[in-house]
Amino acid sequence: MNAESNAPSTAPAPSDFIRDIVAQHVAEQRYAKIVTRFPPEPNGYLHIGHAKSICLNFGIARENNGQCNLRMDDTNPAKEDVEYVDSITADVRWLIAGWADHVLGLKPKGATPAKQEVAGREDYYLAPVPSSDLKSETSDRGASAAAEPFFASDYFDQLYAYALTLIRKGKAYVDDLSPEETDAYRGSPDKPGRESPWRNRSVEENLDLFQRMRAGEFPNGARSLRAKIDMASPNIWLRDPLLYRIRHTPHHQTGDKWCIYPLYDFAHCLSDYLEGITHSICTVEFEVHRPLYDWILENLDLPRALPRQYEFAKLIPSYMIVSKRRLIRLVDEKLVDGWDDPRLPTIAGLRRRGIPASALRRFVIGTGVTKYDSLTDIAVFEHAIREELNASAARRLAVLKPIKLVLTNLAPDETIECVATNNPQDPTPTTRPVALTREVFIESDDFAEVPPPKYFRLKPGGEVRLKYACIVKLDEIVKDASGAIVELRCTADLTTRSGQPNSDRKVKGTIHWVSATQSVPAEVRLYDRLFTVPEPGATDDFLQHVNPKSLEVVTARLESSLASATTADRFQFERLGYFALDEKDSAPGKPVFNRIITLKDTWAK
RNA sequence: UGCCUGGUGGUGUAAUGGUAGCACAGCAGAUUCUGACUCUGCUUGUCUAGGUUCGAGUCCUAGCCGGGCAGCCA
Repeated sequence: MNAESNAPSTAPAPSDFIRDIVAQHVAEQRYAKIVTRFPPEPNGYLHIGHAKSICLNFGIARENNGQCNLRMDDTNPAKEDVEYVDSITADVRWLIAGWADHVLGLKPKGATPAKQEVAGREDYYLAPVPSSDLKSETSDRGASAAAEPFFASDYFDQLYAYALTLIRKGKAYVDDLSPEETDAYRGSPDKPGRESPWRNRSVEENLDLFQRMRAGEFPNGARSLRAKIDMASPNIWLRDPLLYRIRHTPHHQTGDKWCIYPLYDFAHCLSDYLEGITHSICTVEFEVHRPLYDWILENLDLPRALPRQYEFAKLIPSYMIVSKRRLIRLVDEKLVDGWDDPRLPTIAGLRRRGIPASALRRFVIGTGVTKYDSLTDIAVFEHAIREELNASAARRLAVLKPIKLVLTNLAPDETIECVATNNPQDPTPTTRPVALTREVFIESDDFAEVPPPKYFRLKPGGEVRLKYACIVKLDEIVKDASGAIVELRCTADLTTRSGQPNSDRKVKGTIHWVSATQSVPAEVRLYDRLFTVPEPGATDDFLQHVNPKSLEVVTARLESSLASATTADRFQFERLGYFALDEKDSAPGKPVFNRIITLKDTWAK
């Protein structure tokens, strides 16, 4: 079933302060096309917070027939790796697949900015191409063969030329101050900084020095290129910010071509410009950088329309850690099974957990876009997952912690074929056969020798319905010498089967079961929240709050039809929760299921 | 105590000078061959103080309380 078709038709089109701005620009016809971008640095895995940014940027592009470029913000080779380029690209494609992949802007493989004439002036421009226009006949996955993400490193030549322009205009200078001295000269938020003694070098000397920086004449940190703005500015980022630093480090995309690298503030605004970005959307910590973003663009006399930056507040879900530094600790200290551990809020982890992309999208879009620092209740996410899966997941019978139940009035080799509904939420539900035999397994939680009040399940002398089968009555509890329960002996009332005269007979409890002989064993991983407190990131000792019971592994018994499950399937194990095959550890004949999420349980209060 | 920015039920979000709405969570009930889903009902909110106005969550003033910013990280 197509997940998109399950979206309630009543869902209003998202609206927020950024979309309002875009809508106004569209009404004014300010831009020929709305172009946004998602610009991660390839130095780690994407997480649920990035998912919000992805959905915002791709969503705006999609709603306005525009485009959203995937761009690696790769200006710091020391921290980056192609491993992350690949994982980020895969994660983005997974998240937007079928929803916004037609607005995904990629570039023809190896493309770099080309000179163009704009408004009678020479300019560089790398026209963004939507992935739908990049399809090659050799690839049925769209652009994958012919195209790749944009990279800030694609623009290093052009960025260098822009830096030269700034120097020629007397707007940038080469500084000989060491990193420590630069820091001391900067002052503090409430005290102005001091001007560097090298601030007023001649254009010729700056040009010479900057070219020699590029040529590799100086060691790391010996010199830097700085914008000449205002050391007394109340905004720290306007106190002659660094534009280039020397780093004799090979780069994952450009190899050893460069030994100077632009910093974020210089590279980002110009990368946006070069791609024709109209709305550059980032998180609020960059708010204080916006004047610098504008300063660089405005001081270069660029001929085309300039991008503008807009900021929104990050998504922080409760019971989760989204700080990259802390995620690294969880992975490095082996508290989890790698970056795609199903308990992690990484996109790779959520995907491996079995969470549909549509549910992730529904959640992050549903939380809205504001500038307010909030903590979003994880229950909202859980609700979105259940809502998607309730509509689409096939129901199956599975017993997580089996206890044997013997139907004494059935013959040992007798099989009664029962009819089970695949999904009662379907307008015209389909069915499948399940086999009822003399020996079955039921959930150990569904039996209590000494039942608590209002216990609807199996108890001594009591009756329950085996779902899709019949009502059974508990006659005898068989124990071994140590007192452990070996089996429960029951009588089946076959007249209560579906289609039989007494099928309408009501009993309070209905429980799930599988045949002992016609079922398959499987490893099932029961995941729970990774942290025990709502805001594990609030304090430094977040590792104290790791939930020791975040993973329980059981050997379950599954109805035999589950033997042919694929990793694309999502199931509801009735009365238990939603499950999917683990894409990494499952093997043919040796299935491993992950619990995506439990069913809502108002009884387990 | 510099600059930027924000404050609406428990949580998140809407209302763009005119009935404070929606979702999640919670509670109560109905229904149920999933203690699910569904349905019904309920509880709970405009940071404070002044001002403008017929009318203020919204505009103005002052205050209070958050968040962000001092990497040659992004």
